Amino acid sequence: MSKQEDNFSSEPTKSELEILQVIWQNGPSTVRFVNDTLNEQKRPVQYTSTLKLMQIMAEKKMLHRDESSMKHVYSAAMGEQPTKGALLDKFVDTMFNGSASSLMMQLLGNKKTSQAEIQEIKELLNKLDKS
Amino acid sequence: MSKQEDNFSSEPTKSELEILQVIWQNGPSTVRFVNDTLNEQKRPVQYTSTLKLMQIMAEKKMLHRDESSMKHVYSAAMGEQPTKGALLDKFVDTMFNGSASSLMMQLLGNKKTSQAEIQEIKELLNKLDKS
DNA sequence: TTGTTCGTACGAAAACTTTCCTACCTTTAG
DNA sequence: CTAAAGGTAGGAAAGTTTTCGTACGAACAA
Repeated sequence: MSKQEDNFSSEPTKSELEILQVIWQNGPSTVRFVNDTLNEQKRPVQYTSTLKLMQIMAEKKMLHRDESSMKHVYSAAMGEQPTKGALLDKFVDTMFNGSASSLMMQLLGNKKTSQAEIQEIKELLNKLDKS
Repeated sequence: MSKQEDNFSSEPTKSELEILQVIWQNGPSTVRFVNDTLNEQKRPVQYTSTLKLMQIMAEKKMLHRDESSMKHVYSAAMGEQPTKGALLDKFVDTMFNGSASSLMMQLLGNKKTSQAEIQEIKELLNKLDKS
């Protein structure tokens, strides 16, 4: 008995996130550009699918839309850092009971985390020490 | 034209993950126990909803089911560490372009990550050094 | 002018996930 | 024996997210 008809930000879905990433990376973009990028970098998507999604995102205020030209230009209404931060938070909460160090353990025990990455992380922490 | 009828593991959904967590934490469990735990620790859920979901998960081979007793006992077919690891991997890939250190940065810049957590992480890294 | 290309709008369908209703069986208290 | 309590099974409904078909206007080349 209650749909999600909210006007303002809940959380981006998987596909919405894909679109946000493109716009975060490349700045304000047309649907055509976003769609092309998705097809190159991610997976085949129909133009009208991307269009529809971006229209929905505009309704939800996730994106701003500049309609002054015929080719509408969409820009991100949500900052990249805050959004990713919030998603990371939620991820840590649900998956690692809110413990950042648990996440780290998992990350470090991970084959895919290279030595170089680990080194970089150490340096990060050292810099933090000095400030 | 193609449903998700796979027999074997795709990825756990949100709700499936909740159930897995309960079983990982408490070992093989009945539906009743899982449902009670969810209601205590998470949110109100109807018994038959939990039942249905666990049946589906058994079909998908995410859970094993022991039907020897009338009260079926379900156990996890997926290990906790590997599963969380895989999910973390995917998360890092899609959100931070595969860079674990980017994720760290985000994590450290986060209000919710306490000093104590940061300290713990440093110790973790130190231990790694010695091995 | 005319047809082709490229754009938006919008509704409906499809896919996926979650919830609930109903039926029916077994166990147990009285 | 009988009623109540507690199980499973399954299908249908509801909620969400994603995809697609169709219509139609604007730009542009021939």
